[in-house]
Amino acid sequence: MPEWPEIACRTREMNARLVGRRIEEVEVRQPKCLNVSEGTFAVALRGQAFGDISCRGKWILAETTGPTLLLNLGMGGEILLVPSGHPPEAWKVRFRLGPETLSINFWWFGSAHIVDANRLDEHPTVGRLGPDAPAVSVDDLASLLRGRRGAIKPFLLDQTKVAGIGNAYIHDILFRARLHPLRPIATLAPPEIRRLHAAIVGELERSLEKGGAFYEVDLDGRRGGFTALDLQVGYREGSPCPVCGTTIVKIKTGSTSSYICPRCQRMEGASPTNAATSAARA
DNA sequence: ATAAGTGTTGCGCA
DNA sequence: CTGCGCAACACTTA
Repeated sequence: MPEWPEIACRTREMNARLVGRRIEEVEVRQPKCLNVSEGTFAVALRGQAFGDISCRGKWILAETTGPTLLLNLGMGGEILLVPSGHPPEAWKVRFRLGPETLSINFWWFGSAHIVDANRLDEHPTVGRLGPDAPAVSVDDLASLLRGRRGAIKPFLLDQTKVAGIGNAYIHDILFRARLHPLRPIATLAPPEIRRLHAAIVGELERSLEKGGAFYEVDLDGRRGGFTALDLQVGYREGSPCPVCGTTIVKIKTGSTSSYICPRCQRMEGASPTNAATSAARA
């Protein structure tokens, strides 16, 4: 689950090591992850050199002297820079850059697309991404939430609303904001939106500083430093809440699961802000 | 060992 | 249009 922190880390690493390097050979083992034919893909990139590399949400955007390469790792995978003589066994797309090879793998559903650099907005996914989560201000977040129906969790996971948050970081983001995942957006009071904003930025930046989540690896195959110990409720079913001691539970929230403290993240009732909101709504 | 569960995204449906 | 649930089918863990 590469989410914003991991993608931002990979982007930084790729920028430091790939810019200016020439793609000598393109190999594709899983053509369905492309948005063009295998031949078109290879011809477009072979002989080109990498330029600036950036990211939008969970997508990596690698400029080249030809088209821009768009990468999405789906539910997990690796982007490795390895000696060309010792390539990993598992890969979906790879680029030989002289003595080293950029070897890309993903479990499922990853993408390696190409698009004209000036036509990024026309890409069906990247062109529709919302603003990067860590760059959203409190006022931006309030605007994005205004008039929305539905619950807060599906909204935060919708990449066309806010880009970069996935189902791993969201547990602790909502816990730190003291919000239940199914809390209706329409009932959120300004202090709760401020808490949510601080939680989003704080959690994503904290992981970025540690090199991203431990279950993903950098270009050299080293794991990130953001570990299970950095999570307060995520994946801690049965453990006590670090704030109130209540047992953390795992609940179904639509098509995803959520780990929550049932006392700190109540739908309504407990906090004065929630009570005030409920009263105002009634 | 067989199977359930999993980080994402796109699509069909109401 | 918008929100929601499922399907895509690799790999780990029970």
